[in-house]
Amino acid sequence: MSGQLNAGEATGSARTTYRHGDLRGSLVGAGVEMAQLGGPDAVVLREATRRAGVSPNAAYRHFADRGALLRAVSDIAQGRAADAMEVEVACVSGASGTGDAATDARAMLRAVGTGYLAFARDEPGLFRTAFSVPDQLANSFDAAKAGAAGRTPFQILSAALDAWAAAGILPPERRANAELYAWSAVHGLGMLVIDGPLRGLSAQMIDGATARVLDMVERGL
Amino acid sequence: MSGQLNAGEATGSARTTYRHGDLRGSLVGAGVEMAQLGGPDAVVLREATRRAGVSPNAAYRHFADRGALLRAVSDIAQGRAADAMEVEVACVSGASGTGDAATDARAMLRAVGTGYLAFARDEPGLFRTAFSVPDQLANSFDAAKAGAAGRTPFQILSAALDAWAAAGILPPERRANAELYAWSAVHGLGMLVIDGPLRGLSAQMIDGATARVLDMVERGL
DNA sequence: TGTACATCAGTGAACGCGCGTTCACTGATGTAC
DNA sequence: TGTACATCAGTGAACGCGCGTTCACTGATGTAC
Repeated sequence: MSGQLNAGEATGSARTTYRHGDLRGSLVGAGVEMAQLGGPDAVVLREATRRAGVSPNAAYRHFADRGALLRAVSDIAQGRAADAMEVEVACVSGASGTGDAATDARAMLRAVGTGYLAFARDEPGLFRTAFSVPDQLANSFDAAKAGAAGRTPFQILSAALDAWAAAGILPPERRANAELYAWSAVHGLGMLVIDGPLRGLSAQMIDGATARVLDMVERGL
Repeated sequence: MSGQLNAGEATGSARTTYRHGDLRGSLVGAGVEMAQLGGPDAVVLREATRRAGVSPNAAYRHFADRGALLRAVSDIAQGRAADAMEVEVACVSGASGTGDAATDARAMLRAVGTGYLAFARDEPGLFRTAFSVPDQLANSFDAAKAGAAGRTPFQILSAALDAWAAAGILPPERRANAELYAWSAVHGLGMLVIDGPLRGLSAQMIDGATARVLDMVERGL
């Protein structure tokens, strides 16, 4: 246990051991903090080592380069997004439903979108780090991107759409890739609001826009 | 005329005159070229002066700081977006319509969205420079952001929605702020495709997704 | 028409900064015998 | 149980780079008289 004393330590305090314990974890943790404040560009390798109390080059024992660290941080950020979405989903499914599958399915999809946008607003830096870092759709199922409940954001959205299909409110021929269309709508609003021309919108305007975009998705899918 | 010989010159060739002629224009032009390749972060003030054949600090005669240059470049980028949208709009309105106002209005809105996404795909760097640089909705009407036809992207979208309202296919109570909802959908797809997890999507997948997102908007507005 | 002069667009040099990355190294760990 | 040793996570110093910005300046322009 003695060698693991500093495991998980992400604060700048001095180590007492030569080995760090969990440097990789500390670097990712520091990266997440930086991303929180400034988005993906703020994930600076040297600063991460500084916060971990380690020399700059020590990072290269754990990451091939800065990009590798950023990807790890992005995965964590996606997990946080998943957590935010699960919170909203739990709210509507906690009451074990209305008994009407269609109503429940609609509520769940709204919850997914609401959670996604809540995350964008509460954690704009992490939001951009999660979803503005180039990746591949095929990687959207990586366990590293999952939240505490074990699902990635994409999987949460997929499940909601499966519920739509099961409830018969999404015709089978429209089910394919429906994730992408619903995702586009909420993602666009999020980006415009946190990082684009809709920056200055008041909180209540954003609330209203969120509801209306979800209305549009609900009618249009 | 002799003093204006180098006006508009954006290539790196040496000036022969002491005065530049149109340094502001050259700096913005160089900024646009950089944005084209690397988005807003690639707009580097020093590099712009280098390309204009001028010392670094000369830029401060025309811009308060780097941010001011970036904003000017962003305005131009929005003008380019407007141009791309007008091209598509011209395609559908060129035939002077089908005679059915509703059909025409729908076609126009699709053209607006198609043009927006074509711009995202053809000029991803400019797209991000146009719409990922924090701004205010109120500035979306600035003439500096207009394309050759004199309309800004936001105004083009507004006009299409006005046509919907006039044709009676958009209930008055839904007209308010409808720009934001339609915009969100196409903007989200654009961002996901050029800069996010949908990066690797094939061209035909993107074509399909574009059409389906526009379907969704059309049904859902 | 000619000259003095204010204006201001550009120069040249420097500032402090922080980044990512590579080099040859050292010292703690845990395993094989 | 004790010791030699391979492993490899960290160190220390340095590299080359390019950025935004500020200083005191110089020299071309065009206007007022």
